[in-house]
Amino acid sequence: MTESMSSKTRHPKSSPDLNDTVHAARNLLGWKLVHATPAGRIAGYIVETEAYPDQDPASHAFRGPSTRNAAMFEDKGTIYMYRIYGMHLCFNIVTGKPGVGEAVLVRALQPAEGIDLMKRNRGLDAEQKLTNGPANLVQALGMQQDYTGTKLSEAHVYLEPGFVPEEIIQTTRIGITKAAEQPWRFYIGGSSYVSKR
DNA sequence: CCGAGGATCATCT
DNA sequence: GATGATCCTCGGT
Repeated sequence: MTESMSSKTRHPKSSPDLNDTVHAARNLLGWKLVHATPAGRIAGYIVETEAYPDQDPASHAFRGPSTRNAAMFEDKGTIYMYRIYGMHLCFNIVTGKPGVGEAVLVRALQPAEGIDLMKRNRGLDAEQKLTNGPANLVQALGMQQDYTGTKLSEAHVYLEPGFVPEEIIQTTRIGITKAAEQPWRFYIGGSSYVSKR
């Protein structure tokens, strides 16, 4: 509670700039990701992201369009979700120009609304662990893989203005082997909801 | 606190 | 046939 309240500045715009992928990853911090479900709104402030820009060897789009990554080549604001390790889903927001193939991976949220629903979806009670990783947040919000290819809002998933972070940390990305030296991970300094330090 | 190992399967080579 | 934008548990320190 105190973590978001300590940053009182509201986002000036009604939607974030998604034109430049690396900048978008930074810009998305503090925005509220909302899933409007029949049971109610489930939402969290974005506290950690990673950019997967054009020509990035670590990007799913690096070797061109395929069945799996087709959504990455759609308009910015398109949802791209994929299954990893045969069991987890991750959520991306497509960025940049159509046909290029870029996206931002949302890695962690600070729970904001529908926390009881998150706990039910996760089968957990510890608020710290509800949304502290890319697959955990998908499960907490109850997002489905077939949201892939739809635009934000069409899948009842959308962004709302949140707060402007006081401190943004930029580091290398997590869990990848290719282009591991690129500093394309961003997270909010001091947040206790980040996946890893 | 930390590292190792396993779960589990669609996608790509 | 191998891999992977992960997560959880377990054992050691």
